[in-house]
Amino acid sequence: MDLRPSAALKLWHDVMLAHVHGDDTDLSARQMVILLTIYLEAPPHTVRGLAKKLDVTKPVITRALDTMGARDLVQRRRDEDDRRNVVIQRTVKGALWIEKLADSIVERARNVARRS
Amino acid sequence: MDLRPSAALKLWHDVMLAHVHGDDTDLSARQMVILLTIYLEAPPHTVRGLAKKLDVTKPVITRALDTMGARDLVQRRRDEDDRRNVVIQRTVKGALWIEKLADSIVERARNVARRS
DNA sequence: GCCTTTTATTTCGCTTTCGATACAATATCG
DNA sequence: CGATATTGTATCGAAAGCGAAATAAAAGGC
Repeated sequence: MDLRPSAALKLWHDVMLAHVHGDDTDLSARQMVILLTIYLEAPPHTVRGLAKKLDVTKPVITRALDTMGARDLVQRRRDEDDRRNVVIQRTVKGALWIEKLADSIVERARNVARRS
Repeated sequence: MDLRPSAALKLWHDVMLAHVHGDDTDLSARQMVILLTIYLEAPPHTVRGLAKKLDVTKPVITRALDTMGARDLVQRRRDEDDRRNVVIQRTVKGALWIEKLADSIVERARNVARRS
């Protein structure tokens, strides 16, 4: 992908602005990264695994799952093989949210000068 | 710009992850949009103007300026022509922050499949 | 010179998040 | 079984952000 710095900033600005406008309540940077990780990388996802991958403490993950779980963007499930683990799963609503974000980025990228 | 949805999401994830890792304290979505607006669009910028452009209340702008001002990312100045106005100005540190963000996006965009 | 309008900030009570630590539940090792 | 390790959550006080309304300062209308 070829992207000049000024185009990158405009893209970032436009998508962020749409994000702030759009959602009922917008997700924090951490929450967004967690959600994206869950939807982009292969399962299974655990609290510990996410904490390590994002280099944050476990309570941060727990809190984010509380918030996003309340909004039905992710789902918790006990791992029956090792009941200490909690497996984080996708939801229909979460998939839609992600899809909407992707569309938003793609659409705004189209309005950005190419190579130029 | 040509960008598939999956590439867009990966780009977003990677940049956000770097953002969360990198900064001492990361900026909220609103703060980031405000900062980008100040640095992308032509001055002068006022509290009222930013509030209208981003469709938020004025206290939101004031608070964001407090926070970012404390981190020396933006600067306030009284408008001497109309002393009710506050003009928001760029700082060296803010410019560096923006530049770093741009580089981060550009670099990660390079690692994303093109057109595919 | 008042009265009204406009601009930015302050204040209020509330909610959310933070890091750090403590804790409860489960698994593992001997 | 009993000690230890691991996993996720709960709790704590502190900090930050929110919307709504009140306030202070400055400008403009008449």
